[in-house]
Amino acid sequence: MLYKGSMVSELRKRSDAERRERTRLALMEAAGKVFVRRGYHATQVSHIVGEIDVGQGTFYRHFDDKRAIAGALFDQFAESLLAEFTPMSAPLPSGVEQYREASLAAAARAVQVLRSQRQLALLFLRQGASIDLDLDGQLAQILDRFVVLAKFHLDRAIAGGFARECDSEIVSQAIVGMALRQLDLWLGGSIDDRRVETAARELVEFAFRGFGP
Amino acid sequence: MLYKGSMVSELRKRSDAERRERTRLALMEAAGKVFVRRGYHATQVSHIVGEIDVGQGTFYRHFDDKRAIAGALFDQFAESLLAEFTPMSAPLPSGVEQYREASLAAAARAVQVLRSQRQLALLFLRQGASIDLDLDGQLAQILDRFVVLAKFHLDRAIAGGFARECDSEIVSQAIVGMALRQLDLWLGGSIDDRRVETAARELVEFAFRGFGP
Amino acid sequence: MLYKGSMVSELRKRSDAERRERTRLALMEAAGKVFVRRGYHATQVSHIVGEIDVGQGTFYRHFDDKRAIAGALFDQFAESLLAEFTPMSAPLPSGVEQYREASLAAAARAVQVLRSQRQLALLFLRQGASIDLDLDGQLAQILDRFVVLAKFHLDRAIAGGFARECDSEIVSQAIVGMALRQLDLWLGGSIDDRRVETAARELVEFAFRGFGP
Amino acid sequence: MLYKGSMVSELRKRSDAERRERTRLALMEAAGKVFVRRGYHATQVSHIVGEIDVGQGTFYRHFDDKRAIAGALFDQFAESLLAEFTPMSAPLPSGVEQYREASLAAAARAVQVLRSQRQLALLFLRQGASIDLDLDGQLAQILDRFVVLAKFHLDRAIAGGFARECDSEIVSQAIVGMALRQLDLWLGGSIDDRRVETAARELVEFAFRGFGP
DNA sequence: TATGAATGAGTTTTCATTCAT
DNA sequence: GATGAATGAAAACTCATTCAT
Repeated sequence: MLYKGSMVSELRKRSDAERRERTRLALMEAAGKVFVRRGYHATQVSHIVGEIDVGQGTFYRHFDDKRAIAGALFDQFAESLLAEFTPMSAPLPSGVEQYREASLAAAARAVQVLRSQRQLALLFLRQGASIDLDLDGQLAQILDRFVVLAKFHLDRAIAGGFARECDSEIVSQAIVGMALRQLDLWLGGSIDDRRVETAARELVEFAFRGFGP
Repeated sequence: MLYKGSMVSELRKRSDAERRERTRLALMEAAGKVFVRRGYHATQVSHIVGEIDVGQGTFYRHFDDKRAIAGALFDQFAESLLAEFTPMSAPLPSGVEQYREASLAAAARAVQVLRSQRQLALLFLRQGASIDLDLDGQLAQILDRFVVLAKFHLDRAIAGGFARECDSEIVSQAIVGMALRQLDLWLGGSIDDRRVETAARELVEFAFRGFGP
Repeated sequence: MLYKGSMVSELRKRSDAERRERTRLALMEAAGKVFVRRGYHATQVSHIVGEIDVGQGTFYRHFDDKRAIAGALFDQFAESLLAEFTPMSAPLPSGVEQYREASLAAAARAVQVLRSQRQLALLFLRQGASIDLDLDGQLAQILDRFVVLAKFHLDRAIAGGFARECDSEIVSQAIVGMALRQLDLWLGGSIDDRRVETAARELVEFAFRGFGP
Repeated sequence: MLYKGSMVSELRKRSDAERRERTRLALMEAAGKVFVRRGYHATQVSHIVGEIDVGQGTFYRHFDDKRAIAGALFDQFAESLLAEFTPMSAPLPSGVEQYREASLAAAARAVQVLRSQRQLALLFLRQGASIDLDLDGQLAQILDRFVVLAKFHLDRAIAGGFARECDSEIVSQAIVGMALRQLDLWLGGSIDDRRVETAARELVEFAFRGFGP
């Protein structure tokens, strides 16, 4: 076995692997686009491969079926989302103002993350529940994480005396609900992208004070 | 020139029409059940007709396809929902307390309506968007009606001085959002049916005061 | 048993039978229309009964199926056609001129008969062969009758010396062929109804002289 | 932005295209056979694919439905027919004898073409009109071409003085009619294949001289 | 007897998946 | 490994025919 030959084959192997990975990513991107455009259920494997002019067979070399590529997309989305929110903000706020600022900061961060994942976010927000019981459950879990996070902070605030006594579970769910609704409008295009930050501030304000006088 | 055979008794005509209507309603009821049980997309026409033991052909005499029966169900649902909320509460509240009470009353009413439509409500809340772009749009319109309703009242309250100045559009959307989230939990079974009223009260409280101290 | 009652029931019976016959005829007429309009194969029983606003079931009280009503129509058509042509013109022509006149007379008679059966004639001329092997055969038989008739006269003429020697079988077929083609154009609407007689004369002339000088 | 995976060899592409074309042709051939054997209307897609043992799906990858494959067959037939008759015989005949010979030559050519297309010819001659209003129209157009062709030559002959004055439109139609009738008998099996040429001669003779003495 | 709602066997049609090239 | 033609199981859909009213 010649040295040179071996090197070439080494190179070849790498480039093959890279090409393969590139195809996989291209398929996922295409799937995301098509899912958003036509809806998950109306999308056929042929639509996905047609989007990037790749053979039907190629799809099946990379994914088991349509459900699998949706799952892969979801995993990617969930990972990037949780990566951002798992490292809980180290110093807990101690005072209404600090809490308010922390909330705003969290919202800003969320907006940023979602902005870069628009397509996937929209896909799963709107259609996630209808894809699969399994995926529905995973989605619910993610939302639950946010509820838990909100509740954790809210309970702190109540304990610290800078939030009023309330059913923190329900209120946390409410907060997540209003955020989701806003998200839906934003990603769905009903809200101008530049007004998102303002809206976030308004929501935080509303959460802290309600609309009462 | 049309030939007209011997007249048929009015009686016969009526009984035929009634039978037809009964079958149609039975199909819709069956479809609702099956959609809820298996999900819209996993449901086949054969499942629906199997549910009430009518022929496959019967289905197609009444509806063009699966989409059509879902549309009919939605229309029925939307109608009963709007019927309840269109006759706007005659005397507008004039004061924070009255407003709060009116809100609670509205929530109670909504709960009542939805309780009797549990299945359909859940179906459309969870899967509506995934059925069809068209149905998705209709769904969005309904939600929008509630946003408009909320905003109408909120603007009144602000003008009357018993609600603080705020972006009433965003806040109204937020209110609808928190209601939807609660609904989802409730209809999905995460919340005990008997606690719904309490939750409603908590939400109203939250909307008026926020969680601030 | 009262005399009067019996008489009434007698009358009743007759009117029932008449009504029944009327319905049957109306169905046949309707079928003829729809067959011509949509083609035999594209016609559904529901189209036929829809044409005269009669119940589906009624159709089956009168005819076994779609094929049966087509058969009845054909029988009616064939009968009226043959009735006209079976009583062979008593005195055989004896001379070219007489023969020519007899041909013209026969053509005129055919035109008259067909004019009153336009619809059916068109139907069977165009679609007869495609309905059924059986009906195709019946149709072929009718045409054959005309060929035989033509050949009979032609052979006579040849024997009598006022037609040239020729393959009378082939020539007779040719005569029937040209007549059919003309018929198709006429009934199909390509030829003005008022020019049919002229065309008939032209054809007879052509048959006798050819187009040679 | 389209992603394009690794290029496929030209070779592969060609072999795929060839395979596809082969399948398409096989389907058309099978359809022709089955249509002739069972009749167009009695033929099901399953019969066609069964004839050559390909999957039902394969059919639908190549044709929209049964009507489409019949249309393709017709186009193919019409093309091969017109290809033979469009290049109008260069030197126009100038004299009765030449005209007669040209006619015989044309008939011989037609017989030759049709002999090699027997099945399709019979199919469309007998059932074409019943397939579809559209196909019926196309069929009529083809016949019209022949009428036009005949009329062109006849008009020439009249102008040249070697055909008598007559309504050339009607006579041309008649010529086509007699040819069609002969065709029907021939292809349908009523006439021995070997006698076709004789019959053609007889028809030409008849057209030139009629049966008059 | 007439009716038209219901029926379901029989076709068409789709599309995820396989597999020869 | 990539490809896209072929596949066929499974679903949708049709419509002649039955049958309760």
